[in-house]
Amino acid sequence: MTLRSEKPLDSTDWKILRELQRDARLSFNELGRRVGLSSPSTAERVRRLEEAGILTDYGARVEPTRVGLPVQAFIQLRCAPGMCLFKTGSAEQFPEVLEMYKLSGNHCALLKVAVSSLPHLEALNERLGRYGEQITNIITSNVLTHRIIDQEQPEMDAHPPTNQSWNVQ
Amino acid sequence: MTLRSEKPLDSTDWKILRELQRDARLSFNELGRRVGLSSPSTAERVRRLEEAGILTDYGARVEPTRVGLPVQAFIQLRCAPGMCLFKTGSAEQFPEVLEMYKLSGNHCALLKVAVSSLPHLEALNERLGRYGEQITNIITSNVLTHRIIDQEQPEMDAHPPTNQSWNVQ
DNA sequence: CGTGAAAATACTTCCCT
DNA sequence: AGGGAAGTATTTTCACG
Repeated sequence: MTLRSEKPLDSTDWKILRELQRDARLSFNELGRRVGLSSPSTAERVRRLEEAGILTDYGARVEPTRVGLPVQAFIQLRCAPGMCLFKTGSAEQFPEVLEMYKLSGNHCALLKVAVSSLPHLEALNERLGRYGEQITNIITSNVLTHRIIDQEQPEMDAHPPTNQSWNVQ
Repeated sequence: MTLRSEKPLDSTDWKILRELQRDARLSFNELGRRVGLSSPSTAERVRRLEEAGILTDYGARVEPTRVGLPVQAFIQLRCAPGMCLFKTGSAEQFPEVLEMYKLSGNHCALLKVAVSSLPHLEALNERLGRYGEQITNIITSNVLTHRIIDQEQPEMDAHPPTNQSWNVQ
């Protein structure tokens, strides 16, 4: 949170991030073995990554389908004037909403939701109706969820200086 | 994966799921203390939840902004005929893609991506261009990410049974 | 920053209820 | 299914390079 040294991550840090993204419950012992460090050093690295706000949290993932929420969908919301979901009702009133983003463009919000049935989805749509127009798309398959963030960026180098500030790499 | 007993979860199971979704690195000792169970019993419960496919994995979360990926966006893809991203190039060729879903409706895919800059996003758009038309929306704020799945469903009652076969459980 | 060693915790297995 | 106790492993602290 505070201003930090912002040291660039070395390859050991990246190994740690990789392993912990794949299995957050690894012991420091085992993690240290995998990255080539003793367990105290490993614990210290992890502590610093947390303090730097790079490792933000550790979460077990629950399969919605197995707990009675077999239908997942994205709902795009274009908020009605003066009734934006961000300002009026907070999304916490809707337990079906797992994620909520504010987006550029025509729609002010994108919601990811999990519900027990299509009727339940329809009911949710109706409850959301007062916040504005919606476009709902059901997820028909999760091709890729939670890809690991791995290594620093694909070359941001190669920026031939141009006079267009938005000009790409 | 196999056919299961499918016992409904009791309130202790839900407490465990809640705590582990919030902190996947909790020790069985501490977890047991929080849910009112000894550590062997707790470990056994967790093992069963994993075996039932309810707890699918444990992942550390990395803040993209802190590792040089300050721009996140959703890209809707309408695949060109015969060039669907699911069939031809697998999404793994694009390290920027963190999540990928197949959706009902006009667009065949929704991608969540993280990139180093707007030029980088533009470059990605161009590389994806051959797979079909795109609509890109930048995430301007993460209002809610990874809401915890908590308790069985919000009342699925109030659904008068109908004779429509698509009416889900 | 890293390590090794010792003390404090935590985990696992086994048996009993 | 859950609890207790014993043996093993892991975490944490600390002195030192």
